[in-house]
Amino acid sequence: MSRPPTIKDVAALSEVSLATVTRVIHGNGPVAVETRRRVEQAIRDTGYRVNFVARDLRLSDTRTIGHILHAITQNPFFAEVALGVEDEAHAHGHNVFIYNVQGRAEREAEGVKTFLNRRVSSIIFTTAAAQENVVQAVEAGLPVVQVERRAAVGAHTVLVDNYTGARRAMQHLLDLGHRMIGYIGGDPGRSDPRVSGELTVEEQRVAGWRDGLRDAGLAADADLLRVGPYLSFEHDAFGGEGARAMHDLLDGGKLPTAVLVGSDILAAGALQALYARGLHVPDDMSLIGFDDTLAAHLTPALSTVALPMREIGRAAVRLALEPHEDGDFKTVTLSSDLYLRHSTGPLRR
Amino acid sequence: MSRPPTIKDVAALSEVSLATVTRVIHGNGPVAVETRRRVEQAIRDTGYRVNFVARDLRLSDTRTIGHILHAITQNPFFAEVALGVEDEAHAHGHNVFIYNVQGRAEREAEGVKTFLNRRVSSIIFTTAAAQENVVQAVEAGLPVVQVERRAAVGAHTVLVDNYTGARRAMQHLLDLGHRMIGYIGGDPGRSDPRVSGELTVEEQRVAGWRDGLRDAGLAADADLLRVGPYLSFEHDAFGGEGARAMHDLLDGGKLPTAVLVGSDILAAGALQALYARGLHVPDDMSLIGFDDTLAAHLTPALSTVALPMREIGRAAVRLALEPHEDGDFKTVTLSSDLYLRHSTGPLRR
DNA sequence: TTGTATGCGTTATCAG
DNA sequence: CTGATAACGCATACAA
Repeated sequence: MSRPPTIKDVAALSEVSLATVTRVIHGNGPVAVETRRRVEQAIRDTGYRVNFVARDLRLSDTRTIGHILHAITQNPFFAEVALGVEDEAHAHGHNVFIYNVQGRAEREAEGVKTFLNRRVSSIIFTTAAAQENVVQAVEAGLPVVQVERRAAVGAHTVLVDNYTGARRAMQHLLDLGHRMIGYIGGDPGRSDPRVSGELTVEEQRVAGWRDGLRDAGLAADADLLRVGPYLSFEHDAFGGEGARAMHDLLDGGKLPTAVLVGSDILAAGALQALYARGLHVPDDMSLIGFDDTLAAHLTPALSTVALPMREIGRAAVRLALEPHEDGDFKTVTLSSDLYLRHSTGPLRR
Repeated sequence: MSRPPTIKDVAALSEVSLATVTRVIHGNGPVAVETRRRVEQAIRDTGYRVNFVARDLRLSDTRTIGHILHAITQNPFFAEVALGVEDEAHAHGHNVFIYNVQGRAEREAEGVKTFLNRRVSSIIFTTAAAQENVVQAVEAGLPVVQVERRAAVGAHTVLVDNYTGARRAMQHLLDLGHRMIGYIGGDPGRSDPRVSGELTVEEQRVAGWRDGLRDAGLAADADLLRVGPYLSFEHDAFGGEGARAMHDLLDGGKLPTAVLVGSDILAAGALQALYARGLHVPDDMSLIGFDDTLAAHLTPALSTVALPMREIGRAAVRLALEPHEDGDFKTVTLSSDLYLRHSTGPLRR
């Protein structure tokens, strides 16, 4: 309970000056072997531990990363990215503060503010909720990394190529003989915080579906498409939404034999709808998800377009820590991967 | 970028002393209304932001919580608890450092060390990996909270009453007419870091199964039980383990009509095994899981004994922050809840 | 009502 | 090889 020992206590016990103590702690300056021994002994005896608060102040460097998470709870995606961030951060001797905003821009603003007050070395937004918060961070002059959405200039960006993944998934379905392929997912039309003309995650996924169909000479019929703002992983997209969309699709004008679903969470709901109707996957319907969060746990195990979640986090940290010229902002684009499991099968006639 | 402005810059710009500036910042001491206006203007003009590193040093209080997580990624349980911790922490003006140990005791030890160096105000172990690490933290003299396992004395503890939840689940199954009820789950026999005679999470769950059966005059037959170290949520308990256990159970001497499964993750695997065999849930087999992590997403939606995950995190923070006498360590025990969904049904004859 | 001085625990610079 | 000493940015006790 009493205050932790300081360098001063160590100095007193080993009868040397403060300067000498820090010399042995950092192993830099020259110290007589006998003196070093005495000091090391004193460090052990006192149970001394460097006070990072003092050190950080002195060095004006906290070796700390502030990680803003959109919603760690709704979608395992965030937890995985957070893990990657942490892992890479620790490898570089940094610690990470986490700030969960649950999709709310005001909380995100608070997070940025306290991170700035805490003098974190850099800030990572794993999917920024509001553009102005990223700008706020950028203006503070520290390295900022934005994941999955380029919300502001003046920051590094980690992107994932969802389009190619979607195309691969479509090709797989087409190869299996499917011609009526539906799509369920987030609304690509809603306004996202973005600064460039790049496609959002949702847009890329739908585009992959559409182009896959068109290149095969098939019509990307609106009857096969079910998108909506509440089908996005950022909202409370519980399975319920996916189930609803699947029911709607099955009751629609064109009956698909396969469906590409914009997230594993929605696919989970879709699977429930199918089960409730007594439809078998993949015999009666093939399904491919996105993300690879829940996929392996679902019944049947879901084929999905996997995102390199850990690597996203790692890349973000590398960008944050990497020395770079002023005004030299990088974009890292990682690829997605089609994982085949048990939810797809050949078209039955 | 240039260094952030300090209190000194504000003082210079508004032509007052440092003391006056802090007075308006803290709104405590007496300040002339006109002076206050000038200082506030200067704060805005400079974009001044309190430097928490300096403040923390001065006050020797970081208002920071170190949260050690067993494995945030394997089981959504940890992410949910982390969310509760964060939420409550922010409500009390604290920020939280996260340290993920992925089940490894050495990493946990590192985490404790760096938290101590960073002078966190308190440490929370959401399921400690090794007893000595908790002891280490306790000896540093700061408030320590351990979740789900009492690994050491001298620390607060947040427990969940899994036993009653398991009993309730059993009662539900019995009420539906089931008599042959199996159990799949983590090994209650392995040595956990614990200091008291309390039952571990796994022990409570199995005990609930056993006692439920016995009180109904039924035999808790070993043929109906499948437990093993790799069936615990702490290991890489992928669905595969749950599937294996279910297959094994179905191929065993006694065929259950219902199974209580020690975690949603294992239940997910069990569901896959059933599906693969063409068995319908709940018509051919009733299933109840534990945790309420994946449950709502599974097919069919899984009935489960839900843990109050967020509340666990909140309670942990409250214990950590609550002023308490020296040597006065509290234990908060939260209850679990049976959530009924679509995986249980009446016994078919 | 305002200003000055001191210390929180380190690290780094400069002498000795 | 070792020891004073200043400074990091802030908060506070004490003066004015």
